[in-house]
Amino acid sequence: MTELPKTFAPAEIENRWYAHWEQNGLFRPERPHAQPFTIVNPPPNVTGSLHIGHALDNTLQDIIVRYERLRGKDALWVVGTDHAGIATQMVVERQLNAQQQKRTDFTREEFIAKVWEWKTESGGAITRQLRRLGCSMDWANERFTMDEGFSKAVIKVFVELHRRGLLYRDKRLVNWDPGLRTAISDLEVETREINGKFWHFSYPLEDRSGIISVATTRPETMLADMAVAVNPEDARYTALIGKKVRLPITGRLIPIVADEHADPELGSGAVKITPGHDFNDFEVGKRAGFKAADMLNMLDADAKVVQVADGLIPDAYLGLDRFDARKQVVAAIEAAGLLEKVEDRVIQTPYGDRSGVVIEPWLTDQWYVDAETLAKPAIEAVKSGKIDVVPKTWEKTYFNWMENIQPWCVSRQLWWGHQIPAWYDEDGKAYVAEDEAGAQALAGNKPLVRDNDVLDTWFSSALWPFGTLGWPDDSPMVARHYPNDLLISGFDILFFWDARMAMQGIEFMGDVPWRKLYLHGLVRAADGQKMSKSKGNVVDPLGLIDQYGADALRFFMAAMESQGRDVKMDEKRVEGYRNFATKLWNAGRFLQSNGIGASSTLDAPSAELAVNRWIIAETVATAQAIELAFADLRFDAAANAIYHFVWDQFCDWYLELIKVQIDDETRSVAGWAFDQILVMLHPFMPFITEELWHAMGDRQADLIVSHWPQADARSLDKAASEEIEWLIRLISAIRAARTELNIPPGAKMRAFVRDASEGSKARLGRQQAALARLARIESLSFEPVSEAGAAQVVVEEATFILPLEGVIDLAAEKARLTKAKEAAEKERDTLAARLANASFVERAKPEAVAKAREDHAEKAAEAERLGVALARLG
RNA sequence: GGGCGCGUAGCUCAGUGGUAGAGCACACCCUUCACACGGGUGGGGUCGUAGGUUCAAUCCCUACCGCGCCCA
Repeated sequence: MTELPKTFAPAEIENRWYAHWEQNGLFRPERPHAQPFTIVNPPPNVTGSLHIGHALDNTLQDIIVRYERLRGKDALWVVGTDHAGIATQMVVERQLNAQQQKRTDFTREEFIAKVWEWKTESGGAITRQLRRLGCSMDWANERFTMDEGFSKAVIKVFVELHRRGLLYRDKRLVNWDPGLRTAISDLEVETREINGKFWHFSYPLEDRSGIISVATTRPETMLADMAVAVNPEDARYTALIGKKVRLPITGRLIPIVADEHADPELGSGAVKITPGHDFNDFEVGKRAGFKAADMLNMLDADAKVVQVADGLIPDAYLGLDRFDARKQVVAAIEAAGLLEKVEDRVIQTPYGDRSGVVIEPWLTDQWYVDAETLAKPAIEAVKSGKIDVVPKTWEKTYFNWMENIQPWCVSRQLWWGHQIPAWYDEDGKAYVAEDEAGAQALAGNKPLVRDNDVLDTWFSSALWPFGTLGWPDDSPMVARHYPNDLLISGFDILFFWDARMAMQGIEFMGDVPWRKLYLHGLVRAADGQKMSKSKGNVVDPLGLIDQYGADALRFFMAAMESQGRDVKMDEKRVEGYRNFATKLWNAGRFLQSNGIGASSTLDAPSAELAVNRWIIAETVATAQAIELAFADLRFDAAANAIYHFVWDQFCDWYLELIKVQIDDETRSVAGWAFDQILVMLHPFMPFITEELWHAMGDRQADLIVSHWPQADARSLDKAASEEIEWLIRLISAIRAARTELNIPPGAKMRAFVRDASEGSKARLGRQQAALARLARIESLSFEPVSEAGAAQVVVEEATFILPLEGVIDLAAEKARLTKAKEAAEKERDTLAARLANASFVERAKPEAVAKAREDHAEKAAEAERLGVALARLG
């Protein structure tokens, strides 16, 4: 045993134990014959640093992994980082900018070399931070989505999907981010409501017979208008269908077409159609007979105006930014007397979630994944229960998204990422193969050029549950650890990541990626707001670790995690769990100072004393409560079970009760119970428990790889438990009476017991010392004594008379007894009323009726005894 | 417009078809030989509102009010 300092100081032991575990391979001990348990970590962005959301997500995973490891499983927690295409490229570009350089000053190869250099030097700060949290990941097999092996999986999946017809090249509108100059997926677009305008223009008819009125929120796009649509049911316009409009500014002649998309209720009922720059208009345009290739495109990659195919945009507009072009167009229309009115309007506007700029629907050639086909079995997997979604409420959201899924644009116009394995000949025909030689073989001797684009980062992270295990190579890891047992992720990446893993996993592995999917909420600021840098309300988990210790932060996360609800940050509560750690620490010190140390047995020692039999039973009950909670992924219930056992049972009662008699039996039981506490608490608070584990004695193994308590029903002893529970009630009742009567805490008192049963007398005989110490009862007697001027404590059948030699405040004692009597009477009467109700007795469950009768008798007797005590007081 | 969640003690949150719990905060007492990051005792809630089902509703159903999120 090593002597412990008085206050628990987390910082030093955290570093020491983490290094010890990692260096000794204890995160992944060799257990070839054990049942595997596998969980993969959502790979954090390699440019990222640990935020409070990571702290929650990884704490929950670590709790489960440590629990399963303690239960003897071959627990594997796969860890790695994500190359985060855009984010990483931006970091390196910013560095170049600082040196007055830019990406395009270099060749692609040179630039990528610089990114790798950055990654080696500064990437993955988060992996060090995860260690500070205590995460027991398999660092020996850390992965990175751009590593050779993983990249091989990515390329293979691309080629295979293409071969299976599930991935294709298409010219259609994409969400173009002009800030980042790349396409992004639907999910990366955030719709915001902004205050905009609704401009009403008059478009002159070609035959000069009049005008048709159209309204738009994006007037600049009129430079690429290709039609005006009216609803076929709209009688106002029937005669105009088929006529032509002469567009202002460009003078383009465009048809008036009938299309359901035109809403007669909106504006004039006629709507301008710009197929190259609006998703709805694209569909209308196709129905009107325009081919995608013929649709006019008036913007470049920076969203500046460029000349369209028919060359009709006046030179003055070319090169203008889209918002400047808007002003110019409106001014020109107004000058021409064609501006009817301008209304204020709230407009749903798409923004890039990363760049924050307005997204431009843009007509380009991109690679798309046929998500609809891949989604079908992924939907079925949840419906059939092959994937168990916890909490269940998320299933509906999952189905709703998966059933309405759109083709997934996976091309990104970046340099950093998995370059698309497609090569083009001079005619633009694509050849998809795993390498250039393969493509060349397909193309014959035509000269080929590789696609410049890279794949969406989520395309690769979707392969995480098997790509990390060595797939596509024939790896024993894949067979052993796929499907994973569990995935824990925030609900915010349900579509981005979880759903795509489900799709790719089923497509390529023929089975679901994980049997269970647990979705947790967000960590919010104390005021309930979302944390964000701009609001300045971000709480740094590392700061909390510095202040309270990783164990306290982890326990907070677990205790607050109740099936997917958001966690509101409450620093006082973190502090409370730091206090809990100190409480445990001091319990350890107490045991040490009484010669109590590490248990020599896994099973509970044999014991005669009721207090020892009781704590053994309570220990077993706690282990069972935690197991049940974990089976349902109720982190809060598990955390609370161990918290209350340690503080309320073990420290407040057991340690106090044994102080009267620390014999060999008690030493061995106390040492055993404390060991079980350390094991059960270890998943939540790994550092302090490991430290105490070793401080309590020499161990054959570290706590991290020790054994979860065996719940042994033979340990349960009803009589012993009832005796201690009765003793606790008795001591509490005497203490309450003493406080209410203002008896000095230190004052010792005699007690005379009236009406005690033989059982109670026997218990009192055994527990006299405890009573003396915890209730300050210096002597017990069963002789009659006058109740006048005495306090009376009624516990079940017995009344404890505490003579006060005239110092008693009679009025206070009367008030105290009256209050207790009235409380008992109130309950008695409520129960009597219920029992008097014939329909209750007839229709309620027999157990409920029996319980009511029992409680009624008990309350009636209690009220009776209190009444008698009150009368005796005089 | 569609979907989901939430509204329980001053605050943050559990919970159950049979008259409500925790942590913190609060009040009073205690320098008791593990711990003041502690110990003891106590006050505090018509469980959002209105109906309904039931012998019995905080819990189930309906509507409404308020708050939040997601999708269109």
